[in-house]
Amino acid sequence: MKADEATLSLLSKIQEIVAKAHQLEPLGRYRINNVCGVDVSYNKEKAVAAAVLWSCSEKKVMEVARQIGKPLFPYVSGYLFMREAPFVISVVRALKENIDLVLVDGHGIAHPRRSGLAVFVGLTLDMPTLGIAKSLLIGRIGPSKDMIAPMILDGSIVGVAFKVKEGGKTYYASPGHKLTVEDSMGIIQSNRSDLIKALESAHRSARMLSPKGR
DNA sequence: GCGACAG
DNA sequence: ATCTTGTCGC
Repeated sequence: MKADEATLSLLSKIQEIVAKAHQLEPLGRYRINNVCGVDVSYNKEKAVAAAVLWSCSEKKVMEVARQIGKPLFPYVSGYLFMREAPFVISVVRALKENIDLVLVDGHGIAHPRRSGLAVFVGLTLDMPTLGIAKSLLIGRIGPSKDMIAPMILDGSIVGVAFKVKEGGKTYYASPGHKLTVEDSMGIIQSNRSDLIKALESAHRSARMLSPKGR
């Protein structure tokens, strides 16, 4: 499965439109409790999506939803949304509990056209979304303090690079929709471990249906 | 032209 | 993402 240049050119235009349509309005909420982590795993012919509702106050998984589907588009850097958005959007809608924030495995506005997977998902679901990736796609990292550093793109701060533990893995978070960079910063400062727990839980749930499992 | 390149 | 054992480093 491969994507031709004409298709990618069209998708780029869609992303440019999406980038102008999404809203990075303030979350307007000081405390978030129900965060939804979403992840997608793959094997030969199918994709397994999992959404986990994690309660920051109770420190535990409240609900899990899983769906299996067939990938209809290949992975192309910069166009991840075309491959995963359908699964992510569908599995989040399957949850019944109330969701304060959706955590997407990938970037938000820290993207070449400021239109990463989290932006597309947030706009479609009309819910606050924060993209959290495990590697940098574009931009640079500014000076860090307290395991938090600004992600800089074209001279402006588009997100936050952070670690949960000293010497641990670096995560890159950027807003997708209905949340500002400042909101992201605040949420990470107070709930970073919960965010990662929600995503790791979703990751494990998605892999549970893979051939090797876990 | 060369290197980079979310999952 | 996924295929995979031992191994380098803190």
